[in-house]
Amino acid sequence: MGAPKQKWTSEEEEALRRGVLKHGAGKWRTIQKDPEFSPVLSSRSNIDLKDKWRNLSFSASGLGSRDKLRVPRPKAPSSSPSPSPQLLLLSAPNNVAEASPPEDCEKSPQDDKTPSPKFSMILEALDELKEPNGSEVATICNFIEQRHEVQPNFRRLLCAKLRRLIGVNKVEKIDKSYKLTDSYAKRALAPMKDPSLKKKDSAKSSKAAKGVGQLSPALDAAEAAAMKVADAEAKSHLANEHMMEVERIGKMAEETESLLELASELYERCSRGEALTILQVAHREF
DNA sequence: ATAGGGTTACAC
DNA sequence: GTGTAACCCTAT
Repeated sequence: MGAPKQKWTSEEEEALRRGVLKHGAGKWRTIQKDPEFSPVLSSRSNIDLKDKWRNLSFSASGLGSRDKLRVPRPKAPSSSPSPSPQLLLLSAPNNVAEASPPEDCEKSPQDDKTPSPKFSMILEALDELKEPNGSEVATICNFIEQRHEVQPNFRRLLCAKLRRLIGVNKVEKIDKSYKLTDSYAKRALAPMKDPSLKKKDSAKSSKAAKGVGQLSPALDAAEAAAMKVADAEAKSHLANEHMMEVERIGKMAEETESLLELASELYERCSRGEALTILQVAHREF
C-alpha cells in the first residue's frame, strides 16, 4: 500500500496563507473549518496545515534555499505576481520568536529543560568546531560520532534536525554548512561553559565591540569585518522590527488602560447593585 | 487541538 | 547520497 503523497496545490497554499492572515498561525482547526477555506482545504487536516505552514516558514525565512526554489511556482499570473511583502512579514513567525521570547530567563536553574538529547550534541559540536562559516553535515556528524554512540541513520536524523533548528532560528545555513545563530549562540553557550573559565570576555570586548565575540580568535580581519557588517545589518533590521513592535505594544497598553477603566467602572456600579451592560458604560465614558 | 520530533517518499 | 515535502506519532 503506497500512500501516494499529496502535494499541495498553489490554491491550497494560498488558502492557507489567507487563513493564517485571518485567524493567525496556530489556529489550524479554525482555518480548516472556516467556510471561506474549507472547500479548498477539505482534504487537509489541521495537522497538515500546521506541517505545511512549517515548511512555508522555512523557505520564507530566506535561509538556505531561496535562490534555488525548485518548487514549481505557478503563482497567479495575473493579479499578484509577487507574494507581497505582507505575506513575507507575516510568514516569519520565527523572526518574532527570535525577537521576543523570554524563553531562556524562564528556565529554573536545575530544571534546565534539556531541549532534546540530540540538540545538545549539535550545540556542542557547532560550538567546539568553531568554524566561522559553519560546519558541513559530514563534519558535524563525524564530531558527534566520535563522542557518542549513534544509530546508523544518524546522519539523516541530523539533517532533519538541523533543518528544524533553522526554522526556529537557532541555526543558520551558509552554503552547505551549518552554524549557530549569533543571537542564539550567545544565549545558549554562555551559561553552558564553566563560569570560572570564561572570564576572558572582558578582554575581548575591548577590540570587538560586542557582536562577534564568540568567534575563533584566529579569525582574519577581513572576515571579522564582514561578519560585523552582516551582524550590524541584521541588528538594524531587528531594531527596526523592535521599534514597530514597541509602538504596537504602546498602543495596546493605551487600549488596555481604557479597558481597565471601563472594567473598574463597571465593577463599581455593579457592586452597588446597579444592573447595566458594558455598552452603557462605554457610551457614557467615551 | 497544537507543537514538535521522527519517518517516509520523492527530486535532484 | 543529500535535501526537502508530506506524513506520522507523541507529549503537552
